[in-house]
Amino acid sequence: MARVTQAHLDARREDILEAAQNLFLNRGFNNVTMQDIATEAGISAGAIYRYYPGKDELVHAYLERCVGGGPAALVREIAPEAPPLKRLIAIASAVQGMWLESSGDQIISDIQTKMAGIRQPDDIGPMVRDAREQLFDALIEIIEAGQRAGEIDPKFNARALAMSLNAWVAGIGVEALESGEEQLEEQLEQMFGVLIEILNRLGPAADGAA
Amino acid sequence: MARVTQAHLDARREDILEAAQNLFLNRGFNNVTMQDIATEAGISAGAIYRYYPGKDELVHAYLERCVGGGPAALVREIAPEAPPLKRLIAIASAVQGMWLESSGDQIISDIQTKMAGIRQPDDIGPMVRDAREQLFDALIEIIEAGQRAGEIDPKFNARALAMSLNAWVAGIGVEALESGEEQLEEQLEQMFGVLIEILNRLGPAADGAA
Amino acid sequence: MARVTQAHLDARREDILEAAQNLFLNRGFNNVTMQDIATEAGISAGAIYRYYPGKDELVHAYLERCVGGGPAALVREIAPEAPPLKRLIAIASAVQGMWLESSGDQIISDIQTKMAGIRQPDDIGPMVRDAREQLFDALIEIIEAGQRAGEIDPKFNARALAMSLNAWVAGIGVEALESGEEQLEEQLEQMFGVLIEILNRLGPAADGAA
Amino acid sequence: MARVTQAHLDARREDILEAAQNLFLNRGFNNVTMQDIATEAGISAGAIYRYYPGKDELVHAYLERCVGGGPAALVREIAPEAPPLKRLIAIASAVQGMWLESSGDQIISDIQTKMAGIRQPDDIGPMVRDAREQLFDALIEIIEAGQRAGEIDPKFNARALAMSLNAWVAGIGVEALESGEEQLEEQLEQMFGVLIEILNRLGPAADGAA
DNA sequence: CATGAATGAGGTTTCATTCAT
DNA sequence: GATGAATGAAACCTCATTCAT
Repeated sequence: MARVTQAHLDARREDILEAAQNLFLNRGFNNVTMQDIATEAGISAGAIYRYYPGKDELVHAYLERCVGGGPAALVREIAPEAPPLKRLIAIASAVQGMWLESSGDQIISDIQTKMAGIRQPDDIGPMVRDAREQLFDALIEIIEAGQRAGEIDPKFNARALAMSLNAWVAGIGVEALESGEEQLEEQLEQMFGVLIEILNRLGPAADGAA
Repeated sequence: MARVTQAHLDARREDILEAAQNLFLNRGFNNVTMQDIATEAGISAGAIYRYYPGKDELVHAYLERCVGGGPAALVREIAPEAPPLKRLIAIASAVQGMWLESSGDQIISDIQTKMAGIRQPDDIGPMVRDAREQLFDALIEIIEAGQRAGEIDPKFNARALAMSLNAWVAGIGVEALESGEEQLEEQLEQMFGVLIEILNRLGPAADGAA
Repeated sequence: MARVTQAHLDARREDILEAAQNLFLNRGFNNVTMQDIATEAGISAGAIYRYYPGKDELVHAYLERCVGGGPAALVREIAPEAPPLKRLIAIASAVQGMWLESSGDQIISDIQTKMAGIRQPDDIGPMVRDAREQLFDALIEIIEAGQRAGEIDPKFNARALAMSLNAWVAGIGVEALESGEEQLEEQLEQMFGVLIEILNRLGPAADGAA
Repeated sequence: MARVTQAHLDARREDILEAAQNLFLNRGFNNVTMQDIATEAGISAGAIYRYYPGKDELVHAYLERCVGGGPAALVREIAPEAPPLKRLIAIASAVQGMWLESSGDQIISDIQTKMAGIRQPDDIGPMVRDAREQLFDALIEIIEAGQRAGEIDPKFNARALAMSLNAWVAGIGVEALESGEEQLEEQLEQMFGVLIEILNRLGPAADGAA
């Protein structure tokens, strides 16, 4: 099987990572053996080691992929011309759509990544934190634009609001998963509904008038 | 019950669980050996098996404990006489305080419990879901009281709002942990600040006037 | 099997090392598996790890033992009151006797130790070299006494002579083994015979007269 | 012999063996992989199997080469016209020179060969023993000539003396290596110095006069 | 009852060898 | 003929669990 094109090799590497991904998503890193991954990828266990030096690196590659592509890019892409508040709402809807499409897989990979970044001396931590900062920056930009446009109360600390909204969205994902996959759509609908309703209440005069 | 009192046996059982808890919190279930737990509890590895049939059951007992005691009870206890919105705010503050006190341990156990309840054929799932339902019921009660009192816009679906707020709080916990334990207090402060600010905007007419 | 006396544990540790020794001697480190050792010692493979952290350490312990006890001590013990030349001859005979008694095992362990000390970044190297230095010192002492007593030509560099004699003895061991174990005795006899004959020719004036 | 000349094939076979040799010398048989050899030889791992049926055979070919060419030939070539004792001394010097030139590699290959011949059911044993016999014969011839010429005491068993001297030289090699490569030259110098000095004392009247 | 030494299944990884390209 | 990806049989090692003491 020699003299295979680089494309084929890349595809194989990708196959392995995808096989690992499928298993990691459903069983967690520790409950997946190299043999499991090999079987899922349709190769022998030893073959994996041509593509990844060891299990750690495979896990790392998986986490890297989860972080990579990154939500920051997504945030910037969604409705870039719409008014700030509309953009935030559009982003929330986009996240909801993605989660639904992947049947919750993305939610799990997201939380796995977060857990890997917590209390671990791994080098995954910095990567996660970096992606988070970029995401925050993108959100802060929108929020500040909203504040300048009078759509969002300037009394909000933009960064705190960005973090809190991000936390909220993440929390919604986990919460929705908890009720089981059959109800995923309905639960997301309800919780994102509340979130969007509340986004509409971020304006300045809201409680100031009371 | 032979020569040793039942109380002693119970205490031992408790010691073991506590030892396991300490280790599970910091290293995850899979990176803790029975020997680790035994050493931490100050007994021999074999002795654990007199109190728990196996590791799985020990993990199960740990998760049970995380769920048990339950947030539902907490919700009912906090400021039961205050007006509904004030109660919600008091609950949020109480959670913030607890998390701070345990240096984030409670956040981790919470997310561990949630993960255990997701996509696992374990019998932990129903237990988690049951605790959640109780929590939701407690929250819904407060929210509906708030709606009756005119503090919360009746257009909100009480259950959806309860779920969403719960998700938000959980999300804040994870988010705060992600930035490292040194910044835990500051991050919690900021994100709970936003949450509370927004709780104050749940009243009717807020955007209805627009 | 708990609460076993320390003596029993030590004995077990010793059993394992001895089992390893038997196998190492006949097949070399690399051709002996942990399972082989376990079987030879009459235990399970996993049990070895209670006594030695890993294979490397077991090899190390074996080499340490080969070096330890040390030939230096032997040299000092043999015929300490005899005149120097007689002592050297007695030492040679003692070595011959030991080798014969162990059917050549000691020769093999000796050469294995030497090889382990050569071109290896191991920490066994220094240990071997240290033992060698002690041996040399002991031999030099005897040689110099011989020179003072007029038994050995003072033109010999004592250290060079010690090293050379040591090399000779080692070489004789390997050479004798090469012809097969059946002829070990005869070969040793012949080569040590020559060595002793030559020891008798170390005196001064030997060729100075020519 | 299809499209590639036999000479080319032979050259390739030689390349592989040489690559193996380099690696075997420095790391031992067991710590060299077929891939290592292939890389060192500049070919692919699979290609080796066109030239050697397997690793065992490659090791065997290496050992064969170490034995072959053989010291016996060397002994016959060195100063064939000189008087016997001078020849022995010249041979010793030649060996010393060779060892120095190869930075000790030859010493290692020599001892590797010897070890392979000991306690191994391999077919390398006979080969080694055969080479030894030839070497002994060559040495015995010189020694006996020396005895006839009155240079060497006739009381020596020629064969025993040959074996013993051979053992001595081999021992010197290993001993010199043990002190590290930086001191190789100095150590060889010293030990061979003693050996030559002693060769000069093999004459008849040596201790008979005493 | 507790102990902790032993077991043995199972995990990760290596590497000689094969064979489709 | 060469290539080098794949195989698969071990090898080393870990750890939940058992059971003689």
